[in-house]
Amino acid sequence: MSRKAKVPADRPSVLPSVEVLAQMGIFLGLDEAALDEVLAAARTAAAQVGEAYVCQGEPARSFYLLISGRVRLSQVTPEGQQVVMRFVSPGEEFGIVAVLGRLPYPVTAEAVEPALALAWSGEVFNGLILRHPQIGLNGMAMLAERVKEFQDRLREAGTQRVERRIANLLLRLARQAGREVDEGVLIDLPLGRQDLAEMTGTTLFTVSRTLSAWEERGIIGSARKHLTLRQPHALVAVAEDLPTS
Amino acid sequence: MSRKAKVPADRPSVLPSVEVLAQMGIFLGLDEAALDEVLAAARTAAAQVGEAYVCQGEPARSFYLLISGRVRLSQVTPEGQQVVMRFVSPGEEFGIVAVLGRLPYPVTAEAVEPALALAWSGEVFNGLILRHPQIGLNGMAMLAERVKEFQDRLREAGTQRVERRIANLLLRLARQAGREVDEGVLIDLPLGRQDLAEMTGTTLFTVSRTLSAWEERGIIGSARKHLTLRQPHALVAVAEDLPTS
DNA sequence: CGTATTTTTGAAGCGATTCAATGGACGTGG
DNA sequence: CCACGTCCATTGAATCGCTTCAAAAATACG
Repeated sequence: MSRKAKVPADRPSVLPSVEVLAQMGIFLGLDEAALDEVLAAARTAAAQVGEAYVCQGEPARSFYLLISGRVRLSQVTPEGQQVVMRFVSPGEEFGIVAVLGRLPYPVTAEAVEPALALAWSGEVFNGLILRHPQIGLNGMAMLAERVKEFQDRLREAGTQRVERRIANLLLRLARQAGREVDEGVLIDLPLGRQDLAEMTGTTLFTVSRTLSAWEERGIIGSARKHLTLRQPHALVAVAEDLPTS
Repeated sequence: MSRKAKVPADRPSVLPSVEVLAQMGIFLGLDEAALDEVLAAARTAAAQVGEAYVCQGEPARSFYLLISGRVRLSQVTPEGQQVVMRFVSPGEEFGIVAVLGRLPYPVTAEAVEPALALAWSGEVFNGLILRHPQIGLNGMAMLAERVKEFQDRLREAGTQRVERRIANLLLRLARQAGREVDEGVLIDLPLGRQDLAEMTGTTLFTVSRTLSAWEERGIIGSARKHLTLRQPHALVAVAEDLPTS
């Protein structure tokens, strides 16, 4: 944690250290020798804003672990509608599909902030798992977590009204990418109305109306492409459908 | 495959053989010694219709692999609404949460047909994965597949009208539990209108109206708690929003 | 300062829900 | 075997939440 003092925060070193790698959920519990092997097998991949790591429909070749920046995973429907699946934060992986054969990527992964990732080819990562079973165990845990999250979102999508879904989304995003500032919790993502709509399965019009109403009540602060939760508890009240005090 | 000749089809043997185990997705590629070890560590668990293997909210102790029968996984919302997540068919697992510490089960797993499952405690299964990395690899593959399925459903829920969602659901169920009969493809699950509603995030009224319309057009056959797809291609047309011929 | 992008607001229309009431299937006991 | 009760499915009518489309306002950027 104190090691990186010399490295400018906004320009990450090209090759992350073993120490950094050891923090990542998927490599927890590995000894130094194993981490060295993992790191040696990796290549780094940088991406500018708007650049895509992987594109929906392409054969899945590589598995990625995000080191810094932010990546947005989205799908386009056959009809051309876009759906945002999730945002990837540092320490999280994407492109897991690569480990299970030559399937196409189901999503497009696009950097929304300058990003740096480690990448392994599917075959190589396969070998790493077989040689270091702990990785497989960690991977299952991460994926199980992800399944649970999607289950929750699916339940929300089926049972809750738009307003509650948006409230839940904001709370989830705050948990994932929230930063404390003096007015409240800033969601540290470039986040447009359209993005929120595509994550809750509604239209940007409805999102706009809802956020406007909340801003009027002082629950959130809204700048272009950035949101601040001023009264998270009020948002929780909406999310849980409690009577508005 | 030919080994079980002496066992009545409707009363599965109490301890499944190694041959059966070797077919299950999560144990693919294991040698006989490993399978023996896996089997020795397992206990069997039978359940009557309506009986629950695990209950939502209970601490996750065991991991299950269904051998025969059918199990329904559902969640209840804090408000008491029920949501059906999926049906488990023989060869599929559930309760994966047990491998990642003492979290509560996120779902309730209830037998809808007399069921038999193998069960391992979380710790034991953990050990099996560490000793046989292939299990971890297979597990990641299964979970990645599941994530993909939930992603697809989430996309559907957000972008498609009810009619299309129901069509997609029926096609998915047919793929998972379909049985060819002379009138078409029978979905071999005890499936009420309420179940369909809870899987598509709509009401049983809307489901009923939709199915009635389809039955009138000869697309499906509908008996109490059981459905037959008579013209699967017509359902595909609905699911893909093609002009009705 | 002008243009492009994002956000807001208004009004009309529709799809789906809600509630109530009826209709039909199944199993059980007389 | 028929009559009954229960559970499940259907149907109709009223209502509402959200979408849709149009247009204006606000904000960023060159």
